[in-house]
Amino acid sequence: MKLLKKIEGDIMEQKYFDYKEIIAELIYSGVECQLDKDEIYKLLEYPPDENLGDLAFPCFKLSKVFKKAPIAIAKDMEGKIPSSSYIKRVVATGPYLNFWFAPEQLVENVLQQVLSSGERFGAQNIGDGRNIVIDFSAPNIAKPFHVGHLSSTVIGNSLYKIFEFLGFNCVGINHLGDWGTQFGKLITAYKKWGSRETVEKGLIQELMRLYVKFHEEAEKDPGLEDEAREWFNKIENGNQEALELWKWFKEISLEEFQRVYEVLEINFDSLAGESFYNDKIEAVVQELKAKNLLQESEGALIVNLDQYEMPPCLILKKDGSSLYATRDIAAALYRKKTYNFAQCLYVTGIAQSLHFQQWFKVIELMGYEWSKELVHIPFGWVNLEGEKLSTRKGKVVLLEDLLRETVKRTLEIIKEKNPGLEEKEEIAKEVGVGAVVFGALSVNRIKDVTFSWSEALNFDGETGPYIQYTHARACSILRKAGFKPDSSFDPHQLCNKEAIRLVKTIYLFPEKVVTAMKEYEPSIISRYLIVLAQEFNAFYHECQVLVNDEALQKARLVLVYAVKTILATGLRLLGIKAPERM
RNA sequence: GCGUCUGUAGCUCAGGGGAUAGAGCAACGGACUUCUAAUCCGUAGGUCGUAGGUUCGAUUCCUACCAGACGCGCCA
Repeated sequence: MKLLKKIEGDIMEQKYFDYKEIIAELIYSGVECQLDKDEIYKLLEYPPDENLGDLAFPCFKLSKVFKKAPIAIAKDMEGKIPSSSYIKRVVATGPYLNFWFAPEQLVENVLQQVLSSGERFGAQNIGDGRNIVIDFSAPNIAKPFHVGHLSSTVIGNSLYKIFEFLGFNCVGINHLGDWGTQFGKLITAYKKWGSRETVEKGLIQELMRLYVKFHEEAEKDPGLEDEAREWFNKIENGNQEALELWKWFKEISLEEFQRVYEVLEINFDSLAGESFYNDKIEAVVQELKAKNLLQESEGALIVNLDQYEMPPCLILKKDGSSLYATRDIAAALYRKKTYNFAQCLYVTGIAQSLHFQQWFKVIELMGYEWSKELVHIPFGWVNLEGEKLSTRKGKVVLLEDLLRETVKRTLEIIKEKNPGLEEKEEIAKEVGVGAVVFGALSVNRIKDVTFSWSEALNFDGETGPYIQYTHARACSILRKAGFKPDSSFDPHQLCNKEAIRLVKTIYLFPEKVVTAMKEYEPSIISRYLIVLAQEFNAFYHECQVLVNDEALQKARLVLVYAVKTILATGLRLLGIKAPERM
């Protein structure tokens, strides 16, 4: 919470041109209303209809102060607002006091800022170099990388870029699921139904086959589960055969994951997975013991959380081996020590909410104030057209297959629509992959999604390719005009409806980036980009940019440049490429 | 049983105490000799799950209920 307060404070000092700030000042200085500037600032809202004005001050709250009807108050205030070069007019409409921005000022200020900041437009130093650890992706070794892993991977990657853009120093950690009973299961299955040759040949597909086979057989013979636990126990105790198999399976998986990360162009600062904390478990158990937090229960060691209305947090199984909460606690202690994070984010499925609540509480009970800096960033489930994904049953869509299909489809479209395009394969990759990533980031994290091939391969409407296409069109205009960013242009040339609307939307970008950070919600940016692209396309159809009128063309080019720049920045924050042609 | 999340147009989703609830897809009708038609314009489509409550005002907040998804000791 400390961090959030700090962030709030910084936002008030943002360097971006801020109409709310200006209007709050005008109201504050013109009307004696017992509200301070900050309170006025927070009441200001964007009207639902552009014909009503650009910013509105609702007067309901003042009716208690003045003991008058809000409509009368608005009317009263109308004449008391000092004039300003930024504001064209102030009109009371019902209980609202509506403000119109002076268009030339707006255009001039906003576009000059984009011209001078370029792709840094929207960037701020809110973080002041503080560290943010982001734990994301974290696929399980020996299981295929499927569409269910997409959310964590792309949400985490986008948050990384958003926080970085706002001045934080990010540490991306791929907390690989490279430890735990599933390795016992895999070794059991390997010993019974696999061989060195079949694994060498089939790689992850073979590991997956063995994993599925294990669960089929375990249905009939529950004794297999015990065998699997035994093997995992051997791994934890350093049995050589078990460790070698573990290492081998891990290498096979990592190679597979790396291929996907390369396609997505995602990098991590650390690959310290669960196994990395193996030698740090004992110290955690000792510390919990020393702090009197451990209890024995049914042979296992737990932290009782009854008084917090939560089930107990399991620390050690009755056979003495660790559980994922144990490893998460060890990892958090290590990360605090190593990175001294301002926040540590965990991007995982909503199903794990209770788990995080539990061990966050354990950290708090250990006396660490920074438990407040641990944040679970949950997201909803991915279903498979009516069915649930299940690695155990082999019911999955591999991410690699999905990406290959969308790239293939993109290439077909390019060949059909733009046969002369150079480097078709490279661009098809950027667009096809972008479609998948945008699809995953365009709705609220928390929603469950149903994966559907027809939707994944549809590139019309609110999609990644739509944004990229809009960007490519803007680039095309700038290229044809030989445009170079240059701050001399006449804002009066941009006073038509489509242009003004675009400038207002551009003006909102820095605010949207901050909201996306505060809510840990990349979809704020994807939704914004859709609106920006829609408005640009309307402008594109309505207003010819390359015209004989030099002043008009120059001004419109600046606007096109600004849109193009923000589309590119926004896509970058989502982890999506912005090709200049497609 | 207890708990969490979700419920808005046929479908997928925005919005989130305040002015007439918005997009996209699908459907239908238009716009390519013109800066890339992966585009644009138009038509149609809604008791914001139900019932109460708080409020000057609720689709938004609270409570209960209904529906779906998920979670609740040795998996992660």
